[in-house]
Amino acid sequence: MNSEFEKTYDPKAHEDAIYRNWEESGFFNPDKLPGKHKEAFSIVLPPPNVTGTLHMGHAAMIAVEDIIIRYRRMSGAKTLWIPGTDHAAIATQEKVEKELYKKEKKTRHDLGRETFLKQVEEFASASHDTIVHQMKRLGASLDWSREAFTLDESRSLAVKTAFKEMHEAGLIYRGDRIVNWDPKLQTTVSDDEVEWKDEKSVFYYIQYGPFVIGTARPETKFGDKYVVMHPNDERYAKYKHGETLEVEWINGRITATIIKDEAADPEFGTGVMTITPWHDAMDFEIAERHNLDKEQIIDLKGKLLPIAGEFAGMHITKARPAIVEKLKEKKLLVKVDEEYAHRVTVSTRGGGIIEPQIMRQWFVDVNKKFEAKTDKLQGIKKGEMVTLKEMMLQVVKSGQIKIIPEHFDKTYFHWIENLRDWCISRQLWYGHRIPAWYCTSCKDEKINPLRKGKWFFARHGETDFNKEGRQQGWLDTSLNEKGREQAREMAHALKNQNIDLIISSDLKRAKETAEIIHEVTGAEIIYEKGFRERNHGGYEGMLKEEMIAKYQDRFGYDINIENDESYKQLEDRVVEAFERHKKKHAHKNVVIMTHGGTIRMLMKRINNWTPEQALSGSALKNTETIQFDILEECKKCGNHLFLQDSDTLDTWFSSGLWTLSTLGWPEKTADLKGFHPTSVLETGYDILFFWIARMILMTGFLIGDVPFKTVYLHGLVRDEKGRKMSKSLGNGIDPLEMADKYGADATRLSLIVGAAPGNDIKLSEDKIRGYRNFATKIWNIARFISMYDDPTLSRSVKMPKEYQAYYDGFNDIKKLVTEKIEAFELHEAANESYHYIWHTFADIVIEQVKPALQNGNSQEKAAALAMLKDIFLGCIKLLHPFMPFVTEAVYQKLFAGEKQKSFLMVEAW
RNA sequence: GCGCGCAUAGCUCAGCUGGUUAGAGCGCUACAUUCACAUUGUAGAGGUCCCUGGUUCGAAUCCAGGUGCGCGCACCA
Repeated sequence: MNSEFEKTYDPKAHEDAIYRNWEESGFFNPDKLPGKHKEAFSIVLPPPNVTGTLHMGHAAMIAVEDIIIRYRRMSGAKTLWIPGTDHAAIATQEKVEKELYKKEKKTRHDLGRETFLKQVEEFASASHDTIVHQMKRLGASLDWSREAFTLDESRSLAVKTAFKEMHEAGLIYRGDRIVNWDPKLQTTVSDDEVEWKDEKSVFYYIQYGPFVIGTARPETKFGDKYVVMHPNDERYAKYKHGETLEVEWINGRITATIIKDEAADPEFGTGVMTITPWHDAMDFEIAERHNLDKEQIIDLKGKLLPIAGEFAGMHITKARPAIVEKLKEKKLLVKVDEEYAHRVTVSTRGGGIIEPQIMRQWFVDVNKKFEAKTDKLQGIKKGEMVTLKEMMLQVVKSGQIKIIPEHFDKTYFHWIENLRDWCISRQLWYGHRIPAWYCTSCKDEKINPLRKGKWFFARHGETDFNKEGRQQGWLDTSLNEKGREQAREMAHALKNQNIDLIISSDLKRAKETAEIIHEVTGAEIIYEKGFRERNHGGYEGMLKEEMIAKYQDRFGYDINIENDESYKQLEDRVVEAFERHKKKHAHKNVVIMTHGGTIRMLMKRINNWTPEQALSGSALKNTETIQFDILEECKKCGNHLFLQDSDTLDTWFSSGLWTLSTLGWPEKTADLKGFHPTSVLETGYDILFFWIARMILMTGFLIGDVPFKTVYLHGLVRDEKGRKMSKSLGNGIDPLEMADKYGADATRLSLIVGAAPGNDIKLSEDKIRGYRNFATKIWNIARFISMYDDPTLSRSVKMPKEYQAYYDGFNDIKKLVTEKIEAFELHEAANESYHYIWHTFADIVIEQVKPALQNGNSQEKAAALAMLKDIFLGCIKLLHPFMPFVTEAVYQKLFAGEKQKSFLMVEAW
């Protein structure tokens, strides 16, 4: 007996070493894959978010893709599977923000952009390492040499290029549109990131001139000056479209205009409504249709604006009862329905209640025609004008992209048909900055221009001075410990920005800060006396005496003004110094280091900041910098100083480029030529719209091709009761824990068997345990064969006739399994292999030849052994894509000895 | 409201384009076990294939209607 075979298979003892050997072989990389290849086969891994760890859904995804990849590799294709991770802008940022708040009770604004981003990046990097380890642990045969990240340099280039090309074609535009504003996260969220929650609320019927209108939100109604009814509503036939009338309203009389529009449902309430276009999507559409005025009522923090009169400044939640009270007093409140079934829109990200707002955002226009770049899209000719919507429908309708399971194409069509312009800007910090720059003087816009230098405006950190000392110390106090810490933090955030030069004021604390930045970045420092000022916003145009008086008034002690300048002169001198350096150092990356007030003043002068922005202390944190770019000169006004759009792109914008960007686009790489379009895109059906549709959109426009030929959708992994696995329910099963306990093979198989495409998978630990037993069974078959394996026996023997039936039986199964894999019916393929091996090969074939092995003559022994080894090798090949580790382990012990350095992984199917 | 899916053994599901007695895993029952494997083997119980009607020589499978679940999208002033 071969003593190498332990009695049972211990996955832990083998899996890591096997993976390492595979990796070292280089065969995951198609460029190093030996042999001639008749075709290329490629899959790009849907990049997991760097928000923590992988869950069972990821494990299912990896299992399915690895099976397909390993099958193709064994079948002789030049096979590529590209790994990567997704920065997942909003999800990752939110996670770090939550942690930050929990631990330090701080918000991202407390830290400032650079410092906060550094924390996010640290978190993302740690998640990345965990995720990579997990993927390897599950046996994923990914080509790590091509690993990508949605936010790395080459993906950034893809994003910028795509943005520019789409902008030039007019497919990306900037516009004032109604967006879902999350007042809690202080960002817009996409339509796909909001959900409706049922809620019981109060519904108010209010007298509006001769009409009664209904509303659940009286606090939005101040500016309602249009009253809308259905054109065919007989009750209101006497009112004509465009007719005006005076009505008594919340804060006095108002001129109302009659609007006839089919959006008003005669069945609902009184059939009459007033509209609030700034804060309601449907009202906005009505207003657009009839070209009506729109007025903002609620600010971005949820407070009422001056239009609300006496209620201005109140938060909407507090304002509502007060307004209702006033309506009552004015006898305008007709009726109240306390049991109104209402729905509120909440953000799925942070749970804040969405307040629709009209905001200037970037959009992708899905209804604008563009010129098709190639003939590669079936049914669309090169040069033909199509819209993104038409193109997206066409490639699936024509069958050029096949969706499995098929019925999802109906869902896809339905979604596309209802598609609206895609808002791609987000008020987040983590993500791809929008590659649009605005001229600081005339506000003209440049997309993805040539950049000369990056200029950062930074202020020094905190110092110690009390009231008494302040007057004295104002000029030359040192940084305190906290100030030094702030400086270090800022310096660190600037570390990767290739700073060439620090232009510092010669104030002591600015000097100290500059020196700290110098230590970290190595940049040269020059001192500029012109920046040596302490300026506070709100002193505009004042003379020296006035400033002193105002200062005394504000702070209760005298300001120490060292020379005899007015504020205006001070400003001019600072701006002059700035302009002088700008001219001289335009090509350098520069940090301007001075007093916070000076920076605010500069912002006002060179960047048109409003006095409010300039005055606000939150305009610039001690650890934060404001970045400007020196660009080729502005066509309109000749200025060189530009400010980049502070928003970032929706994470799906970069994800939508994934198949292209991982293969090297926009460069013309060999990978792009050899592996695009990718063969299969495999992912969960839950991101059909988020992701798949967007890849089709981007690729169709940018290179006039499809991103992939087949879309395979797997189901979601649920617990044994069919519930979604989640942390809050505590019903999650950790893939890594299962792999440790039962082996990666068993974990993988449990996610495949019984999981038809597109169907949810109900998973229990029992199921995984069941497949662990199967791995043991395979091991023991090998162990059994090895017991009778005898190198002295002749290899060329005549097989008894009855053995032919065994070969035939195996070949039938092999054919069946091959067909099933080709048809993406992996669950069937796995099931068939499983049953054949266990209940035919082990239970029947082995049992029947046992006597020959044990008691036969050498001829009979040799024949039986040869037959068993033949078929068993076939079996582990069939099974390898599904259970790569145990099959490879067995292969190495039983078969590899005959060849040099070979792997089952690359044996011929 | 618009659209999609599911209903088969106690549980979780498979059953492709209609073709003898409807399958698997887990669970259950009984027996076996010095045997490569107790992480095993053998045998067994267990099903009006949700309901009604239709097409057909023949329906779990195709069609229509109904019932009950699940999901996606839109949206209520």
